[in-house]
Amino acid sequence: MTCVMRIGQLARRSGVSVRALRYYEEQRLLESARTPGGQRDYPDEALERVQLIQDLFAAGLSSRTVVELLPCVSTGVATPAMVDQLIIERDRIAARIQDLTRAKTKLGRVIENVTAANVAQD
Amino acid sequence: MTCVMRIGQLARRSGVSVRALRYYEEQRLLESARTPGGQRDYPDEALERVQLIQDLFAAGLSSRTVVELLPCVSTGVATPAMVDQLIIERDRIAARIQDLTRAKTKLGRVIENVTAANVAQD
DNA sequence: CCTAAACCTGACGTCAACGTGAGGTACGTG
DNA sequence: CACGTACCTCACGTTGACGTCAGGTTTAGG
Repeated sequence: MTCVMRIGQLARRSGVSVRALRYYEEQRLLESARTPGGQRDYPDEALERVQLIQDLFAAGLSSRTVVELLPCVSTGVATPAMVDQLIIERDRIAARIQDLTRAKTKLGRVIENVTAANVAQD
Repeated sequence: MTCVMRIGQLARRSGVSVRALRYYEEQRLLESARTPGGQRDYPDEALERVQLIQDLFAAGLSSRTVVELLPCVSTGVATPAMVDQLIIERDRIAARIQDLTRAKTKLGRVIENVTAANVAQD
């Protein structure tokens, strides 16, 4: 058979594990054709999709949310409910950024404090 | 006994669960005095400390890391290793902010796309 | 003294995103 | 056709920050 891309290749190219790719399929985030022997065969576009999934995971979305939003993210077509969900998630991310920024500032001040103290000791 | 603050009060004031406070103690993040009857009694400063712990958790630090860094965060005194750790964590947070910002931008574009499509449909 | 509410210590359950074998099959190169 | 590597499907294990139930004790108030 002429395989476009098998799971090992996709894993190496995308930087995620083989297990993760099978998990994505289990969660209906990613489809695959199969060779007559039953091995997964991915089109080239799969790479892009995996990277998108990774981005959304990195943003803190759950696989359940991702599976709901992936269609409209790829196709650009969305129901009002999907749009609402998109906005909710974007706002959640924004709030999270606020939290992290605050924490970073706090840590920064602590760092200034202790380094100042150390310098004073010298 | 004259109790300063029992666990339920601290929980309500800080917004974390009673279970969480006991967990913090188990992880050595938070100490408590005990009444003769064995019930936890917290000083007023505990509230501040719990909020600090929450901030650090929210920033993605593990309890192990927090327990290592809490002393210098409260006292302002740190070994060089602790300073390194602080910097590592701050940079990790900064990187995470970058990720989230990227993801937020992506979602924002998707939202623009789909709303534009819906408007076009009208 | 009696009671209801708050508290105590175990100790097992949860959830997500995989990790990690076990045991067997497919692929492609010599 | 042999063989080494990549792949397959279960299915149980992992980690962190708690949730939750069980069974018993302490406390504050009337």
